[in-house]
Amino acid sequence: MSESPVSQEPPIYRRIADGLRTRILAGELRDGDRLPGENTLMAEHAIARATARQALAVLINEGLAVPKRGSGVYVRLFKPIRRHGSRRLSREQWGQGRAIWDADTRGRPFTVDEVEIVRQPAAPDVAAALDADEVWVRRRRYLVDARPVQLASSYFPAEVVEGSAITLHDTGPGGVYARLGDLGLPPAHFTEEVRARMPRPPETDLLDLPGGTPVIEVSRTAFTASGRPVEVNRMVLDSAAYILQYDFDA
Amino acid sequence: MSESPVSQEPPIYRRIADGLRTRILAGELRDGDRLPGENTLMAEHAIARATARQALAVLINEGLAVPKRGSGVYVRLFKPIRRHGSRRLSREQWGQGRAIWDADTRGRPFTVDEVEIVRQPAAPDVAAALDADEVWVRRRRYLVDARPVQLASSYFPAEVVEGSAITLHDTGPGGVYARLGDLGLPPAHFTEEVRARMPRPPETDLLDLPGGTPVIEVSRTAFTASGRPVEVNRMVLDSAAYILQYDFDA
DNA sequence: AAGTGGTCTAGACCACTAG
DNA sequence: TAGTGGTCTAGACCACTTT
Repeated sequence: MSESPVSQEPPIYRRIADGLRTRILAGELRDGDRLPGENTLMAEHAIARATARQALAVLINEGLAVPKRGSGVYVRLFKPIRRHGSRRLSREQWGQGRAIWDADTRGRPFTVDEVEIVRQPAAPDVAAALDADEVWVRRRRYLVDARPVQLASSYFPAEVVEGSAITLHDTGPGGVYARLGDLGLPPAHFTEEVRARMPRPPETDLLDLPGGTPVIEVSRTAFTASGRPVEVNRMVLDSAAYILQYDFDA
Repeated sequence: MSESPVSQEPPIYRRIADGLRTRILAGELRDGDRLPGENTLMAEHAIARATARQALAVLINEGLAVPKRGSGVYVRLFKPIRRHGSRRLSREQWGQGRAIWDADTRGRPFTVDEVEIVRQPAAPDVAAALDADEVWVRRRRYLVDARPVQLASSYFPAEVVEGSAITLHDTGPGGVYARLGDLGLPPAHFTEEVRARMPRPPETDLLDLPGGTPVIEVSRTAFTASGRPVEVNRMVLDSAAYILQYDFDA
């Protein structure tokens, strides 16, 4: 080619990506619509395959498009669940035998799998947070509409919960928080730490995340009224599936 | 080459990325350390340039590495600010003439730039949230240690704040919330919506984000004691710079 | 001047999906 | 079977950083 590069404008792949992004954000291309593929872009812009791929990669990494092998690249959907940070953990929820999760999905079908319950030595940070060397861990994965949306690991001081239903698959009405209440240690205060980052391989697989999808990491510690930590819950959420809501007063 | 592909194992670029990731997460390669570059990987693994690039791109998109042109690819740093969702907005903060931001940075130097204050028609979602057609908007960018970490746009019902210091660059002691108090509309309740996504071009530039860095979107609405919405604040945070903390009771 | 990452070309073979 | 995206090779020129 040897076209004068002018070099002050963005590279070809960026200009192509910009054009497609504009059409997506303007609503001209909608959820689930098919984008022009590699071959189309090569022909339309007279570019090499790698350059066309690079343009599509921009949109994929922005989470605006999803590639489907053998089929095409498609505009991506975003239909989040609203997760209420405070309301969902009110005493009324678990005090009346309802699972916390019900507060989020409001009727939408959800399932839990990959349940694993083990007793093990606590990792340093968990040990520090719970002031315990041994912990019971409850690991699970949540799916809504058959789609995985969250990984969660709950840690409990082993000596405290040993022998309770917290170490069983079926924790009974109200779940683990109701059981902590039975033990005389009802959670009264929570603190949640929230951060976002890109997923790493095990998470990408377990949550079935396409490129360009960050995860939200929520680490929650539950305290009794006297300030004793009784649970640490580490969650990894598909960011495309969630909006977190927090309410508080001045 | 024509090596038997075996095809059941991951592609070359993935294996290389996996190896480097393991070394990073194990602490063998530390914050700021230089990774083997394209040329090194080409030589070590006898691969083409594009394949080496692809391997490094994996780590960059995971936010574990940052490329510096002309120099190399480096392991990435993560030194977040802890942002207290509730404490920072307590009445004591702005009631005593302190800027809210002080609650976050705790002495670390911060600056504000790109300040823009305009009156304009409200976008549909803001109009709905504030029940107002015209709004005053305060846009700004926050920098900590000379690094941009947050973009923020605050919206106020125009008729309410017209003529107050909220429409000026210097809002006076206690900031805009104290001024709302002066107007007889002190914020009493807040609701924050949090989500994460990959940044789009204007944000990438303004926050100077390297690849693989999601943003956290926080949309906060402030209400008076009587439930009247008086402010909508939309923030975009560099996810590598922040941990959000929320405290609440059962 | 040498080395680095950024962009791009022109091919190739593969696995997968769809009509 | 034809078309799609996924992986890979073997080159090239550029702008930038470092020495």
